[in-house]
Parts: sequence; C-alpha cells; structure tokens
Amino acid sequence: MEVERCIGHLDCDAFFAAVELLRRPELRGKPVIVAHDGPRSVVTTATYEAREHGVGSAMPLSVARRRCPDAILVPPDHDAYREASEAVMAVVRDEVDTVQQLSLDEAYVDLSGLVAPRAAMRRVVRRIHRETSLHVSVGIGPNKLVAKLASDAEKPKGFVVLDRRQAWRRWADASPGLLPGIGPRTTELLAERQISTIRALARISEHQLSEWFGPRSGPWLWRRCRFDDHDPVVPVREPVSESRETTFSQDIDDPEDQEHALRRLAAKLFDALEQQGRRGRTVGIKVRLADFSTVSRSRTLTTPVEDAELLAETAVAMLREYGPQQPVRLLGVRMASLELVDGPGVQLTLPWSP
DNA sequence: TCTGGGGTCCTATTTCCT
DNA sequence: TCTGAGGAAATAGGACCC
Repeated sequence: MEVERCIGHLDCDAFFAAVELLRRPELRGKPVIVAHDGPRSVVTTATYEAREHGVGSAMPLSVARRRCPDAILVPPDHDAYREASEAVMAVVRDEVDTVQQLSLDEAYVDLSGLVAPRAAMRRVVRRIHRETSLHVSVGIGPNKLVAKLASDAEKPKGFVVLDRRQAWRRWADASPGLLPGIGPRTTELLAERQISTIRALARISEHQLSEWFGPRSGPWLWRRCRFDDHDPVVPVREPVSESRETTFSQDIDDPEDQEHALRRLAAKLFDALEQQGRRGRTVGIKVRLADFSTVSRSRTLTTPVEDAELLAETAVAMLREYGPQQPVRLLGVRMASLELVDGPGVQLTLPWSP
C-alpha cells in the first residue's frame, strides 16, 4: 500500500557567492563571480547581479568576463563552504528526521506524516537565516522530482508547494530539458524526433521510449514526464568512487611530465582516502587530449590498494600502455570498489603463518 | 564561447565462469 | 575435449548533476 508522501527540497541561493559575501560585505550588491583565475577556468557561482549580465555557472571565465567586465573575481574557498554547509545541514537535521544531503548546498527531506509540513519548512528557512545569514529556496511536492523543480521555480528565497497536477499545468509546455536527469544530449535526441515539450514527450508510449533509450532509461523517461517519481529519501549513502583530476593551464606533451603529474594526483587521492579509512580495488585513469576527447582506463586488482606507491605505479602503467598520441589537457586518477578499512586493531595484527 | 573538479548512473561490449 | 548458453563482473564511454 503506497502512502501519499510529502517531500521537500532545499537549496541555498547562490551558495558559494553568498558565503563570500558574508565575509566581504563590501561586495554586497555587486556582480561577483566565484572562480579560479586561470585561462581555462569556469564560473563556479555568480551573484544574481552578475547573472543579470548573462553570467552563469559552468560558463568559461573568458566568456563571463566579456559579458560582465566589472565583475569581481573571488577564488573558491571550499573549507569555508564546507563549514557553512555544516551549519545549514545541522539546522535541517535538527528539524527533520529524514534528510538526504545531495551536495554542500542541497538536501531532500521526507516530510511524510508531518501534520504541518509547510510550517516545518518555514521554520527551517527562518532558522537557517537566523543562524547562518544564508537564504534558501524550498520546494515541496509529492516526490523528489516535483520538490526539486519547485525549489528552483522561484529562487532566490522561493517557497513553492505543488502537487503533480499543478506541476503538469505549470510545465507541460516546457522543454523536456527542464526535468532533472534530462540533459542537452537527451533533449537533442528528442528534438530530432520532433519532441520539444514535456507534453509531447508524455504522448510517446513507454514501449517506444524503451526502444529509443533502452530498458531502464525508457520507462524512466515515461514516468519523469508525468512528474512521477518514487525514489525514496535515502539518508546515508556510501561513496562509490573518489578521484582527483587536474586540467593543465597548458597541454603537456612530455611523457615524463605527464607521469609526474599523475603521481602527484595519485598521492593526493591516496591521502584523502586514507584519512577516511577507505581503500579501493579498482584504479582508473582519465586522460583528456588536446582535442577535448576523453579516454579512461581502469584495472581491478585482486586486493584493495594498500599503499600510495602501488596506486601511483598502477596509474602510470596504464598511462604508458595507452600512450597518448596528442598533447594532454587533463589527467585524473580514480579509485572505485571502495570499502572501509576494518577498525583499529585488525590491521595491526598481522596474519602470520606458523 | 570553448569548455573545472568531483561525483553518480546507465549502456554496450568484452571477458570470465559455470 | 569441444562447444555453447547464459550470467556476473570488468571495462570503456558518455550523460548528467552541483
């Protein structure tokens, strides 16, 4: 028996930029862009003043500068954002039992069974602002999909409550690309078939969508365009993989330089995992060439990688075997099949043979 | 306009095992 | 020993998200 759910989605407004503005109030009201200052940088976050000039997230910094020459550039400070995030999420968890944090600035909450879910979320919003001076937008709906669309609909400081029918009325004529999970590629594939609205997509049979997009994605699309979504709010999820990668300010041609960069990334990744008490059995590399094409290689070992040297050597070996035929723009190292190292004591006790 | 870094998930293909 | 079906796991690539 499916019980009617009530799901909330909460999203901090221009989060990174907002945190910077708290530290530097003199920037308030000005166009601010959070990004590293490099030739190949992209915009991480922009204040609404900068967005008015057409600046948006993930946009090349070179473009953003052209569109908004007066913008003030602030380098990202992830430690500060993590701290602010912890303060925000602490409030959310204090007010709601079931919280799924998606990123530093976003979370789903399960409000099912609450007598006054809206009042609960109003309280969360007020407390977050009182305790952190940050603003959030909230969406409430019968599932994650509607909640997320709703939180995005009227930001900043939005508070939108919709049921499925209202969501349909509001967005039936919008592009399928509005729906989270439908990106540029799928939007294009649909457009080739003359499907450019959610309404048009909803007229396609599940069977047809499965033929076009496969046995999982087809039915998923069929449900999505009906604003139907049964994904539960899952409080804790173990990480699947972790990686470190870097784009060079200039492409690297020399194999020795490439290997050196790869070793540095491997060391960084190993340190991070060791801090968490995690290790993985699968080592992967990622290579982006000058023409922006990307190649990956991976190798699964019989036992989890126990030392930094093995990780680095495995990565370097794969890079040598691949042997890039173009200058390299980006290198990355990844570990997957992650597991938690046993508690203290177990690895101190060597399994010896008599 | 010229594209970061850190992730998740899906698909197709290959490989290995029974 | 050869052959093959079918599934699980590994691999590569790509779409997508913040």
